[in-house]
Amino acid sequence: MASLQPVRGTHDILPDEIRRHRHIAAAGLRVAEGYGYGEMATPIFEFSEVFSRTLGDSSDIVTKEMYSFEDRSGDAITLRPEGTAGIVRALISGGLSQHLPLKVFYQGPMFRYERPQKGRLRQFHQMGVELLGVAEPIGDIEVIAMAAQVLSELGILGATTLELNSIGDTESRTAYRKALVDYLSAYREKLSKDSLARLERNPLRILDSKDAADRKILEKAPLLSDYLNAESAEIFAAVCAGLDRLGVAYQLNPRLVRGLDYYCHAAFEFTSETLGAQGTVLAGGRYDSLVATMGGPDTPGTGWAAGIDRMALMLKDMPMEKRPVAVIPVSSSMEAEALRLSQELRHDGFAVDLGYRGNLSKRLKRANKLSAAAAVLLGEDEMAKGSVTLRDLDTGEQEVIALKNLQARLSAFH
RNA sequence: GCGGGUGUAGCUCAGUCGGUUAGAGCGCCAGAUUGUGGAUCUGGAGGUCGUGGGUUCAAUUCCCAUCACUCGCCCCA
Repeated sequence: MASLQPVRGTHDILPDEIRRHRHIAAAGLRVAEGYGYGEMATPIFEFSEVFSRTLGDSSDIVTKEMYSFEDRSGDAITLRPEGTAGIVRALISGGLSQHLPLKVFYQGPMFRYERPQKGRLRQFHQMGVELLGVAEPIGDIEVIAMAAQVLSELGILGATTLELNSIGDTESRTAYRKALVDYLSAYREKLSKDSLARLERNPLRILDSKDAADRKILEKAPLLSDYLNAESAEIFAAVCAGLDRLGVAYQLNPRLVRGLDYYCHAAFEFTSETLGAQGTVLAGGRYDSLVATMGGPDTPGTGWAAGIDRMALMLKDMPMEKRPVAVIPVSSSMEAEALRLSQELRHDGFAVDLGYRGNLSKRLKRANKLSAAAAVLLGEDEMAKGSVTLRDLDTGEQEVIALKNLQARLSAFH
C-alpha cells in the first residue's frame, strides 16, 4: 500500500463522486450559457512566465506553490494553478481581443503544491467565468448574479454567504496601503510573525489574519472604504445597487481582500461554514490591469472561480441517475435472446443491465442493488408465445407482455 | 513551509499493561431458494496491524524515522 499510492494531495475520483463533479460543472455551464457565455478550454500547462508575471511576486502561489518543471527542450513549464491567466494569455496570443466582450466559462483541474487537508488538494478542480472588455459595473453585477444562480441551482446558495468589498483603483489602494502601514507600524511589537512579514510584502493581507492579537489591533485600523476615491466609491455603489435590484443578498466585508495582485474594485467571496478552514467556495473580482500587465491591449476584466471539489463536499442530494432496466434470462437457454434484447433496448435509449451470471434469484438481487426500475424476465414458456415477463421492482407486480409492446411499456418507468 | 492528532479487513471501529490461531458490525461471495429481489438464517473469503529501522528471548503493542490522512496556521477555490 505504501509503495503504490497516489501522489500526495491527489486522489482517484470514483464514479459516485465524479457524478457530483459533472453535475456541478453542468450546472455551471448551463447557467453560463444562459448569460451568453461559451465554454473554452486552455492547456493545463503554460510557460511558467504566464503565471509568474500575472499572479504577482508577493503571491504565495508563485513563491512556493507552483508545480513547475523543465521540459525536454529546457522550457520552464508550470501546471496551471488557476484559470484566469491562461484565458488572458489566449486572449492575447489568439487575437481574441478583436471579439470583445469575451464571455467564457471554463472548467478543469488546477495544481498547487500545498499541504493538503479537507477541501484542499494538490490537484483540484475549478470552474469559472471571465468577462473581458466590460469596465462597467454591470459586468460585475452580471458575473456575481451568475455565481449566485449557479449555487442556487445546486441547492447550496443557502449554505453560503456572499461577502463583498471594493479594493478600489490603484490610487485608492496605494493611499490606503500607506495609511494601513502607518497605523500598523506602531504595533510592530505586537503583530504576529506572519503579519509582520506581510507588512513589507502584502500589507492588505494582514486584514484577514486569524491571529487574535492581530484582530484586536485591526479593530481600530483605518478602513479601505474610507480611502476609496470618488470614482471608485461611485463604481462600487453601482455594483451594490445592481445586486440589490436583482435581489442578490450580500454582506459588506471591509476586510475582504484578494490574494492575487491583479484585482481591483469589486472583490467577492461565497463562503461556507461547513468546510473547515477552507471556507471559500467561490471567489472572484475585477482585474482591469491584468491584460495590459501581460502585454496585451488595455482590457478590463471581471470573473470568478469556484472549487468543484469543495462544492461536491456540500452537495447533499444528487439527482437519481437514469434507473436501469434489468434483462434477465430465466434459464441458460435464454441467454442469447437476453443479449439480443438488451442490445435492442440499449439502442432504443434505455440503460440496461444484463447480469453476467447467476440464477434468477441472484440476478434479481443484483438488479435490486442497482436500483433498477424494472426487470424483464425471459422465460422459455412466455418466449414460446413471443412474450416476456415484466416485473416492477418497486411494487413487485408483474405482467406477461408481448415483446413488441415491451419498449412502449418500459417507457412508462422513466 | 510550520504546529497538533490519527494510521488494525473494502468501510466504520474494537483489541493487545509486549507473549501462542488479531476481533465485531456493515459490505462482499456462497447456500437455504436448479422460474422470482428487498427480510431472515447458515457458512466462507478477505489482514506484511501504513512503511522502514531500533530496543527485546519475543513488537501489531514501546522508541525513532518516514509516508499518508486529518485539524489549525500560512495561503487559497
